[in-house]
Amino acid sequence: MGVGIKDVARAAGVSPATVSRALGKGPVSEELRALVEAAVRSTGYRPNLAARRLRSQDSGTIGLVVADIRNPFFTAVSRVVEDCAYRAGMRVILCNTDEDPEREALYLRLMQEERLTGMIFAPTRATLDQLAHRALDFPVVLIDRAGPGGQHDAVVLDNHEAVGDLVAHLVERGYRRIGGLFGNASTTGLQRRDGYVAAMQRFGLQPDFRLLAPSAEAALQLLRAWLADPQRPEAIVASNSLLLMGTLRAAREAGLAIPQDLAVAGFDNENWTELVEPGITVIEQPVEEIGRAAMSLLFERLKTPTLPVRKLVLSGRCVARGSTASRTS
Amino acid sequence: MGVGIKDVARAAGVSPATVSRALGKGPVSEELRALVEAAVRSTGYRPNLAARRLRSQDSGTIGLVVADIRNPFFTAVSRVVEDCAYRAGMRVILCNTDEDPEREALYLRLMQEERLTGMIFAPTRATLDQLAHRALDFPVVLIDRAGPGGQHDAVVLDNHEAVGDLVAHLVERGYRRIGGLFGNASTTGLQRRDGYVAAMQRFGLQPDFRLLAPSAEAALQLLRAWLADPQRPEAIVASNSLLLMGTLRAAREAGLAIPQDLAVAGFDNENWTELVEPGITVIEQPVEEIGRAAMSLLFERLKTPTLPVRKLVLSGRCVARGSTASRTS
DNA sequence: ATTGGGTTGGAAATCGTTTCCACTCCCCTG
DNA sequence: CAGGGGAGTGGAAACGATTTCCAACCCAAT
Repeated sequence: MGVGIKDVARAAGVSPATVSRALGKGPVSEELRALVEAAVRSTGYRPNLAARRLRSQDSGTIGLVVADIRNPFFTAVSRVVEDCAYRAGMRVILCNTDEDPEREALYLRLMQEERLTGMIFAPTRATLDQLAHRALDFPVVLIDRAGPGGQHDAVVLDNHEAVGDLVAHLVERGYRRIGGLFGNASTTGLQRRDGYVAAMQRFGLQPDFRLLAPSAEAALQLLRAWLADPQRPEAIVASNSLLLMGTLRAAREAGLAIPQDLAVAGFDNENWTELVEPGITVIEQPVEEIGRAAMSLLFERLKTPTLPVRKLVLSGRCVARGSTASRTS
Repeated sequence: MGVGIKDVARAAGVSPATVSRALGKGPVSEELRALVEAAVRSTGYRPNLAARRLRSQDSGTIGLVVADIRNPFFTAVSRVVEDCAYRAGMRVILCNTDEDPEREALYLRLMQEERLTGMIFAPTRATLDQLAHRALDFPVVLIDRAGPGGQHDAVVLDNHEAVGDLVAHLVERGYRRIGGLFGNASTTGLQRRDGYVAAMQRFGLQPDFRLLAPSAEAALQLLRAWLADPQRPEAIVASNSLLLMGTLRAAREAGLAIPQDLAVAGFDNENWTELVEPGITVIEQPVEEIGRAAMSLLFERLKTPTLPVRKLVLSGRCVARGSTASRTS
């Protein structure tokens, strides 16, 4: 029922091999190429990608495995990755792991079966640690999360610097008791925690932070107690947008005015951080550049597999808004 | 280099056919099945999906083609779709069309080459109109956008009712000059416009709306002029979240207090609509149900291709917040 | 006129599975 | 006891393209 390359060949009066070459980049005379193209149009032929992949041993597919596509950071990255991929004539398969190592393992197996051309991956800590032992037969580029060293190319934010900027910004504006909220599932949360501690110590201040599950609900719960404390922080730094939302809810619930009663700063320059009154001070990640860079690293490694491992560390941009206005009291 | 089914067969001392049956659901004795499984583990065999798809004539892949994954409505739907798909052992390919009919045509071709099992599609008006003429060889379920009649299953919001609820809500609270902002790229925008006009007339009020490109920037531009008009609306209904954001920016820019100077209501109950002060009144779409229903329709049609065309119309839920508080003056 | 290099087109092998078909057992029934 | 039927197994074809190999051809140079 399906029209195959043989039907096109018959219609054009040539051999299947010639059709293949005419459609691909093989050497074919100009007139034959035209003939074939006409035959393709008249028959309505569409190549069968499964067959092509099987024979050519190239899936032309890249895997994108992230925690949750609903996290705006990953949403934005995925968009860039897909654009790059389609422009290069490749397809993308997306997987959501929900920070669950078991699902990561499952999808890693699946990706092997797909015979991926390459993969872009934001792993949990657990999987990151054992990624070295696992033999994948395609190149992997890590995004957002990567340990020191490591065997794979990676594109990450300079978390140490970024959180340092945030702390410095707050100190400059007169805040001293600065609390931290960090996600415990990824290396990113831990790196930001480390950067926070280092920055606080640099300023001679006492670090005071909590590690917790990266969800707005968890942040809300935790802050209910924390903000009730008479020694509550004057400012909160939240390590991702979910924790940031939880923080705002908690502040509102406790009747605390921002920034008079509680200053707030976070990560990811989403639209709403500007729409809220007052606007929220955040570190903006260069999401588009992260996506593009990841694809570039991947393509370069595909072209030259022997390249040394590269780790790209990009800087965030501190967007100052009303939530961290100078302390008046 | 790659370990194939023949290697497993040799290791287990059986024929490739038996291995295939042992891994699939063919009839195999229990002992042989165990033998094969041991051989699979010892050889580290992973089936080649390309070969499997070619032979079995089933790609096990569903295509998800939407305007832009960064639109939170589509983000949420995609997450549900992927979960359903993976649970059913299928893969998902995602495409962003940016509301561009040419890209839609391109991806439709691509999807044909993939020999998709099925597709979930949010088309532009242009493509929707000519979708009937185009012969796809896989079932399609439309989401978010669908015309009257139509040849494909669909899951849509009851736009007429939803926008009617919004208008009624505003009228109840004393607003009379209610303006509308509707996207011009999709049938959804037009349906909401129609519902708006009908509702206004039902209340004996004069409709006053604008059709525009669905972007925050476009809304901001347009509202700059509109809000400067002495006859400016007392309330604005925005047909999607981008237009809603543009509206809020414009109101702030013009120094209009919400809701005293301008009431605002929109679509899609995103997190930030609650975080903003005052909260924004919106229609919440049952995104998860939409995704699940789309997949159900698709699976049922795959099982029974002769089913009559079904169109599921789901109701939204009006979430009232401060942006439409009762008019006092 | 013959040789040789460079194109061009066709036949056939190949990719890794699944599936069809034939065959063997073995049990059950008439 | 013979024959029918079902389950389990192996061999080989088939899926639809790409790619390799080789024959045929053209043209120029010896």
